[in-house]
Amino acid sequence: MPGPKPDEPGEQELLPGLVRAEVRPTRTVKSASESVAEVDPVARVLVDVPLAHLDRTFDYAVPASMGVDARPGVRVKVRFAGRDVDGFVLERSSATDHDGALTPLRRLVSPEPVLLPQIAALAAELAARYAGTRSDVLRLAVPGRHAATEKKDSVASAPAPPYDVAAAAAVWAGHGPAAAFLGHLADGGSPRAVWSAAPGTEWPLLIAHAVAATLDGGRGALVVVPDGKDVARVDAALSVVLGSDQHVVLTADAGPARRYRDFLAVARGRRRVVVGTRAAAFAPVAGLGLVVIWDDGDDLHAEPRAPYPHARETLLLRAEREGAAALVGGFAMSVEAGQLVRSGWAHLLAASRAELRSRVTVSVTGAGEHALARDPLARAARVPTEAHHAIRDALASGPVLVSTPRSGYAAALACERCRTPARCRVCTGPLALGSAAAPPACRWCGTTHEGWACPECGHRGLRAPVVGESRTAEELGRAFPGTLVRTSGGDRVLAEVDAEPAIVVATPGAEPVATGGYAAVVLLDTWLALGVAHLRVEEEALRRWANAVGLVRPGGRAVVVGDPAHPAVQALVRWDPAGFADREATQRREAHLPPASRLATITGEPGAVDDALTLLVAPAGHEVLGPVPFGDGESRVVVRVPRNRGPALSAALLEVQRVRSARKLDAVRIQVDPPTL
DNA sequence: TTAACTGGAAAA
DNA sequence: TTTCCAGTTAAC
Repeated sequence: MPGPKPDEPGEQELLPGLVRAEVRPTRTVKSASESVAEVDPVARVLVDVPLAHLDRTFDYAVPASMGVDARPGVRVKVRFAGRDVDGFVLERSSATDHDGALTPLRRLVSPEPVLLPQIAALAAELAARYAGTRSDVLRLAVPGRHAATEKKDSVASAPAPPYDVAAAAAVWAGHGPAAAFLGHLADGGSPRAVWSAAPGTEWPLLIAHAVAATLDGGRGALVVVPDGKDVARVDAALSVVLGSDQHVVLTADAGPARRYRDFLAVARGRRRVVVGTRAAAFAPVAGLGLVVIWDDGDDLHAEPRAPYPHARETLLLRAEREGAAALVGGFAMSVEAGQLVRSGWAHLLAASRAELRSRVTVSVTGAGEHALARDPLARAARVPTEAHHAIRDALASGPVLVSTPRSGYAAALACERCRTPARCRVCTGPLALGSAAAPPACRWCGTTHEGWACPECGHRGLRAPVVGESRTAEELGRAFPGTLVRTSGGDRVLAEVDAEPAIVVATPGAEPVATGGYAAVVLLDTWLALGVAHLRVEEEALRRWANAVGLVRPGGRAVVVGDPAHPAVQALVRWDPAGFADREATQRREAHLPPASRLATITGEPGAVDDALTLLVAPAGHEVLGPVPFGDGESRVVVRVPRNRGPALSAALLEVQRVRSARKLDAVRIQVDPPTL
């Protein structure tokens, strides 16, 4: 029978302290009579329960055995209303406000302080903003514990490599006052910028250099991008600029062990640069000096779990709270980003007209919408002559990207003749048909519109835009025999293609990056993206087109098949994302839509939504739209207030949640600033 | 999950 | 009035 390994007892004798430290946290308090800690015997604990009225700290006695390790930020188990729940110690204190005996902490889950003070404060601010609870936010912010990973020693911190000012200036050349922005970063300052990237920009590299400048100023950086494909690109760029020992990658699909390992490397201050998807916005970077969000208009940045925070809001709040610089970049510009510039909160970093002209030539082809309506056959020519020629010419020197709309758009109604989206006269919501016989009704406020007439052209007919099945790849294969045609979209997404001539057909968001950029980019059927039932139809359409055109090589060309009169198409041709964001902002203001107004939805059982509305003491000047039936048997209302009443609306909604959870009423889902309606 | 509380009914 | 029990509530 084999005895114990020979070196085991020896190790215990050599490192008694280490072994004890690992055993201690798992000890459970057996009796309530165990003596309490001498210093600060009270722990303020935030319990992990989803009830709004319990979103406050509860005081527990700290047993003497946990006196040292039960520091702020550690996970604990506590007895709460008869059962063991998880919680975080937020504070230690010498006294309590609670009259009555304090229950002792039941167990120290781990002595690792995983909830850093700045993140606890951020969670409170986000919970208030989004009418949710801190524990909901913390569930998004702090990854689950992985004990085995915790015991392993994390990576050692490495000194930052020297900052190459000249290289940074070179890659950022052409983007307006970027040199000043970088200089300010390197000096430890906190400049804030909205960055309108010129087509053909290798943006991950530019971000990596901004991060390098921040590190040079002695601070850390946090980069949030929409998806794993973009994470990989930024990861590669950071490795090129900083080496591989400065940053970590935080993504949801990394698995619990790796995720916790990389999170710990950040929480322990061993790594000061983070790149990841939306949850990475909560990474506890030590001495945060810069937050970066790329393509903030992408709906992947909106968290789908309560309280539905948006990565842009999270990062901008952090920039203010932690005194960090902010960089909001993209080929397109969201209305919110435009507001940051307009309000003076951020500067604009953009290429000059001359620089843009040297980057790409965008042309529009295809008959206008009115001509198409007169001659439906014109639509059959999905690839008009000019686009065909552009593809042929570009194939001589490199790959060509052909972007085609995804099928399966939710159809909203539009004017049959001019295709202006049909909107509600009362609240400007989208119109939809409940049944073929009924008149169209507003999806937001439920108003029916008998005898609708188009405000643009006076036509009385409505149509649901039909999405044709995409056989683009086959069509192009026949049109260009002998040319390699590749596709990317749906669940078969190509990350990149090489510089060899090929036609790459992709749906929006699935466009592969081409080595050196595409010789040409062709956008087909752009009118389809404009008929969607969506609060941000035009903004979203332009964002997708700009992202496709952004992949062009410097000096390349782009061809847009669509209506040259459409404002979004014009903004693309002129490459004027800032102007378009401004125009959208004006329209939203006139229509009382976000971000000019603050808007919240309440969704749930019709009865529950009704009495949530009764409980709501909304600020002066609020409007209630609906309720309207929503999804399977549920109903939804939209509450709208002027922008400056936003905090009051959030507070009122939070009070509704507190009262409802305290009275054990059916839960309703409250979403502040939903990205879509 | 459970101790503490509530209110109603039975016992005195 | 007291006691007992079932159901409800708060939660350290």
